[in-house]
Amino acid sequence: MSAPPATLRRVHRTLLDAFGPQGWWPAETPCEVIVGAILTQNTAWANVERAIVNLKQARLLSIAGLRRIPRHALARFIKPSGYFNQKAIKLKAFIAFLDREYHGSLKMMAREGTPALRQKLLGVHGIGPETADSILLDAFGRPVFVVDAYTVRIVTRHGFMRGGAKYHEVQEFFMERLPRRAKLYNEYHALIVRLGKEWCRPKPRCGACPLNGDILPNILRCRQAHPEYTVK
DNA sequence: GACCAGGCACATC
DNA sequence: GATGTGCATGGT
Repeated sequence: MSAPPATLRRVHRTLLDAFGPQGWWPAETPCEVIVGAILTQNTAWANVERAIVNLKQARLLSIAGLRRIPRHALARFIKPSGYFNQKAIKLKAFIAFLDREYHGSLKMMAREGTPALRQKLLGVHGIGPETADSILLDAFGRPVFVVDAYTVRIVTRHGFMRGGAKYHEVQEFFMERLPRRAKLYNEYHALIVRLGKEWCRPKPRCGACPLNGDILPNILRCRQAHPEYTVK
């Protein structure tokens, strides 16, 4: 694979200069991170926020709250985040897992080693690689690089990796070239998502689209060409 | 009205 | 192992 470590550091620096620190994960507790990670699957974050607000107002945004609320009722509260029936099942599956493996305690879960915890999370219905890694990184501070659809687009469209690269290959690509620091991985992933949100949306995309061609000069050129796409 | 969004499980070949 | 499909709301 092309792209030496310095290139990935340069991309990070450019994104940080362009967008500033992103302050992820937008949550107050590990429980809220986990709920958000499940609710945001293939869903715009703005819709997830509505669902989170609903849960908070009903005092359900806690392990105990999610445990006591029946699944059908839970689905109603998270409706704005889409796929609400599926996601209600997923949240319940996580609680059942937590109860089964860690006596319902996130603190006990936090004592588990990263590789073992990752394997266990992947065994939970509704938790795939990205959700598991988001939980590891953002709820438990583990140095695990989170890969999402934007990340794959960036590394393949810039020729860092071949098309069709798998999740773990993209993850290794970053982790082998960057220091194993949770803070860095957190900021890097958030910046990639920010870039994705702010990328030229109409198709065909213009040549300055920062997900096409060379990311570094194109970020600023795209913002100049399309100020209307700047995300608040 | 079409397309997209911070995926995942499941069926089928 | 690769590919296709269902899941569902809300913004553009």
